[in-house]
Amino acid sequence: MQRVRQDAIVAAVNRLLATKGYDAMTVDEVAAEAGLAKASLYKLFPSKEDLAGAAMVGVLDRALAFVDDLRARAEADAAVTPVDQLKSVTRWAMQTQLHGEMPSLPAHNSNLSAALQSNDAYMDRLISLSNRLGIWITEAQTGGALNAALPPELVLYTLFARACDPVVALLKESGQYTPAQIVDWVTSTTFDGLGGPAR
Amino acid sequence: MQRVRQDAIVAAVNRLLATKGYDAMTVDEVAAEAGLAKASLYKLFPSKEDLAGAAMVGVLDRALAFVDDLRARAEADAAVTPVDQLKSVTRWAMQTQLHGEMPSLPAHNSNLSAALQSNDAYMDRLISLSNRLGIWITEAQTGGALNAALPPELVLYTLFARACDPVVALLKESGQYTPAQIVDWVTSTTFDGLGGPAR
DNA sequence: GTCTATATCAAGATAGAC
DNA sequence: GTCTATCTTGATATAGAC
Repeated sequence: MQRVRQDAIVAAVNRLLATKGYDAMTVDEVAAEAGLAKASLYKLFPSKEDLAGAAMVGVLDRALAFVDDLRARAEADAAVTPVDQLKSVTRWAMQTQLHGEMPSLPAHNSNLSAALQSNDAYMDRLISLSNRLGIWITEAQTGGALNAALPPELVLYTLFARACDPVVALLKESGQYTPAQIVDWVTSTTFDGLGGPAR
Repeated sequence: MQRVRQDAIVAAVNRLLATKGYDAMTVDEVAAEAGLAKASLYKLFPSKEDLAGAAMVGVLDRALAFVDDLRARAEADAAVTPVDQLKSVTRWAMQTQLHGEMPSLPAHNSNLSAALQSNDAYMDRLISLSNRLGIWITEAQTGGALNAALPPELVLYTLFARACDPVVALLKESGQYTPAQIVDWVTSTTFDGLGGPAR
């Protein structure tokens, strides 16, 4: 019953985090967008950090669902390689960003970081996603599709970083390119570099 | 005479922007670090945005000096290619970041963006740097060292984005790698991708 | 020209009526 | 359970003495 209202709040937070970022987002805006008074909102989410955490749980759940779907497809089709799956996830993240649905948090905010790290729902999902991607990363490295000289950790960080790459937003704002082009190009630079494949 | 004091302020801002970011940096901190009262600081820099602008002018000047130095060396050595020079600039940016001297500004802050875009000193240097890198980019693309299918604009944005890539900070914080390794790896992923060169 | 002290304001959070 | 109205705080910016 209240679930509907919570979802409206989380959706508003997600959109505001994606467009304005955490610092520029105010709790007043969230309340206004979700259509309830700020005091009511604070009964459901005791702090701004909790709002951010809920939005991140939402996007991580969507990512995990996408990953699970990829795993199911791969079981049915042996031709799908781990690196293909990593590319699919990357493309999904960029499409999400282009749709204005990828919440992005500031790298430098110790209060927020601390709150997130003690948010079990968030940490569980972050670890789950990291583990599942980690399996594909090491498989791709042993198979030679990803550079085995790189620490798997670096590959994981890079994929997370590209999910909110400012380059995507800059290209979108320029208005000169289609979403499909942007996704293709940024995915290509992530896996093949600026030099391009097969030089 | 006052130049010394201004430099102390800009150095403090640069360090604070590199470590805490724009939003977490307070003018009180800047005044404390630079060793003067906040009111005195406001006589020299009328707003927080002006402080950020001055720090950005500083780092852009250092980048331009580095680029000019590269150009001089290339004239003396015909074996240096445009893509080598772009890699050198990228490595310089990452080293600067690892030393805690790369100021980073939030992508989403309309007040700050507006202030910077009407800051002539900042815009002049940004455009100069973009132009000089743009020359190397198109040369490298026609020479086949960079993927010619990518818009030059995308390559430029990517290089600027990598200069403050959060992956560098994450690897540094993990404490497991040397600065040289981090610079090598992140430069390699930028130009050759996660797949690595010559697959 | 520099500082102390203060104004001002935006935003996170809460009290208390209904 | 929801809202209006308010508290509180932290940070930008300024007034005015010396």
